[in-house]
Amino acid sequence: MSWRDLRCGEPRLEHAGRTVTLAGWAARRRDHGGLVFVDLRDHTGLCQIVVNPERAPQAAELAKAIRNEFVLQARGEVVARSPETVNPKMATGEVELQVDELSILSRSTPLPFQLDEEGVDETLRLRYRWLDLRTERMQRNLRLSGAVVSAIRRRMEELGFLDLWTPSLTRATPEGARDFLVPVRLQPGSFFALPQSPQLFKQLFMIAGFDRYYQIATCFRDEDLRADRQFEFRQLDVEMAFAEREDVLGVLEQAVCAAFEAVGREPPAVPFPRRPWREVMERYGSDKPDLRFGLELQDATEVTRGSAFGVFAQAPCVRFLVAPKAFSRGELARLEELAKEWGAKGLAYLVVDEGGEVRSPIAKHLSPAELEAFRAPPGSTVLFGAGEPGMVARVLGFLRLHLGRELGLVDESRDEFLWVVDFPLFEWSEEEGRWTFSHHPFTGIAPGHEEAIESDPGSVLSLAYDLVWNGWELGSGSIRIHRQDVQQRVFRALGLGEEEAREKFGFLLEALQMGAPPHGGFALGLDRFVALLAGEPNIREVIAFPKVSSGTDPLTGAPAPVPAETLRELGLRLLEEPE
RNA sequence: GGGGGCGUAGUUCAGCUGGUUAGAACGCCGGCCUGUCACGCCGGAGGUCGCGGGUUCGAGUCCCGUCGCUCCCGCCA
Repeated sequence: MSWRDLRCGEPRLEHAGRTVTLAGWAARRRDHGGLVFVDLRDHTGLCQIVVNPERAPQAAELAKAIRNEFVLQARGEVVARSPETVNPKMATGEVELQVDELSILSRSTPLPFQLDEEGVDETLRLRYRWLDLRTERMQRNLRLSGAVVSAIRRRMEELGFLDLWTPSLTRATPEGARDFLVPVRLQPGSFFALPQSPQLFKQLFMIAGFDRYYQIATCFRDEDLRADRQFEFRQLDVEMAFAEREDVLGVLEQAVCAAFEAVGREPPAVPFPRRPWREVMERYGSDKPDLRFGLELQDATEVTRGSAFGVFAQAPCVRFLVAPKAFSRGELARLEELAKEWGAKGLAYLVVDEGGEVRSPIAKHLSPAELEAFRAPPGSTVLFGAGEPGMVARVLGFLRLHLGRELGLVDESRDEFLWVVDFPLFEWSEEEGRWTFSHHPFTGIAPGHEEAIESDPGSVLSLAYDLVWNGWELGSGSIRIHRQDVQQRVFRALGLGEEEAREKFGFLLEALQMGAPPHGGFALGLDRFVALLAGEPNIREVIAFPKVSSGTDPLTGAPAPVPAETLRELGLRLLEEPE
C-alpha cells in the first residue's frame, strides 16, 4: 500500500464514495471534544479530514494528540459535504475525508513561528528554513524557479545548444570582482579560485568546435551582499560560434519568452527594442532605464552657454527634467538632499505652480531664451543637473527613477524589455587614472572602430549589449574578439604589457592563435530574473538556502572556523587568533 | 569602509513628555465542547525590554558604545 493515493489538494466531488489514503501535515486542528477536524496540507493544497468517534473510536483517541505540523496519514471515505457545511474558500471545500484509520507518522515540537504569519523576522525564517519552505509563498517561488530553469533548458536544447560543464575549481582572474579562494592540500601556498563566470572556458569551447554551448552555471563573487546579490548565484551562460550580435539576442529573447510561458504569462513581444547606450544615457540618465514611464532628461547645455547664472555658464553639461508636480519648498529640500547623495553640488529648480506662476531662486538670472527653453506646464517643476556629464546623468537618472516611483508614474501593468547596445569599449577610471574595460577584456570592437583604439580610446564602441527589464539589468554579453592581434592591441591600450597579459590570460591568447572562430555570448542572472518573475523584491525569496547580508548562513552557521590542524595541512596559519 | 532603518513574551506588535507589578493578539499548557473551517468558552504558564556603560531619586523610554538584522553608497570587469 502506498503512503497516499490522492494529494491533499485533489479530492473533489467526483471522488465521493471512494475510500482513499491522504497524507500530509496538520495545518490546523479544530477539536470539538467529540468531532475533530484537521486541515491536512501538502504542496497541492488543503483538505479537511473529519475524525468522528462514532465512526472510528481509535482514530478519535489519537486525534486528540494532533498538533500543528504533525505528519499524518488518514484513510477514509471521500464524502460530499452537506450544503451548509461546504467551504467555498477551499478548493477541496465541497468534500471532506471521513476518517476510518489515522496514523501519526511524525510529531512536531511547537514551532518557532507560525507558518501563516506575515512579517516574521527573516533571520528566524532562514534559521528554520525547512519550515519556512513549507509556506505557500516559498513553495510557489521555488517551484516557479524550477519551472523557469526547466523551460529555459528545453528551449536552449531545441535551439541546438549543448549543456557543457566547466570547473568550479579554477584560476583566479585579476580583473573583476574579488575571488573566493580555495586552498589546496597538495599544493600548499597555492589557491584555486571559484569562478566568477565560466567566461574563458566557454570561449575555449567555441575554439574547440562546440558551436552552441549553454550552462546553468553557478558563479561566485566575494563582494558585499545586497537585495539582488548573493555570494553565489546562477546564470544562464551562453556562447555561440559563427554568430553575430543579432543571433545571440534572438536566442536570449527565446529563453526569456520560454520562461514567461513556463510561468503562465503572456511572453513579451519580440524582438525587444535595441537602443544605443549613448541614447539611453542621454534620455534616461541610466544604462538600465525603466521604460514604463517617460520623464525623460532634456539637454540645455547649448542654451545655457554664457548664461548669467554662473553655475550653468561654467558647467560642461546642463540637463533637466520636468516633473509633473509643483513641489513645495520642503519637498525640494528633500530632493536636493538626494541629489547631493548622488554627487550633485546642489539642485537648481523652477517651480511652475497651478496658476502658471514661476517660483525659483535662479529665475532672475535666466535670459528670456533660457526661460523659454525651460517652459513647463502649470503644476510642474523643472529640475536641473549641471556639471560633469557623468555626474549629471547619474543624478538626474536617479531623480527620474525616484520621482517615477514617488509620483506613481510607473505603469506596473507593463513589461518593458530593452537591449542596450553600442556600449563604449573603454571607460576612464578617475581613481586609477587610466582607461579600463567597460565590459570585459575580450569584448569585440564595433566594425570601423579599431583604428581609434590607440588614438581616441573613449570614442571606440564595442559589441557589448545588456538586457534590461523594467529597469533591472538581467544580464549582459558581447561578441568577443577572436583575433589575437586585436586582443593584444586592446591590452596595450589598457597599459597591459605583453608579459602581463600572457601571465594573466596566456592560455586564451594562445588558443586565439590556433583557429578561433568568430563568437559571442551572453550571461543572464537567473536568480534576479526569477525574483522578478515571482514578484519578489529580494532574491533570497527565490533561493532555497541563501546567506544573510553579513555573508553568513543562519541555518548551518557557515562560515565556521576550522581546527588549527586542518589549517596546517593546507599550509595556512591565521595572522591573528580569533577571540 | 560609509550612511539610513529596526531590535520589547515562542511569533507579530503596543508601551505618550522618563514614574507603581511591562500589555494585546496569535502560539503553547490544562479543562469543557459532535459541524467547525482564523471554531468557541474558561483557566494558566511564559520577559536579561539585543548586550555593556552612563545620566537620573527612578530608564523599555534619554545619552555613549557595541552586537545582530536590513536597505543604500563604495564595490560588483
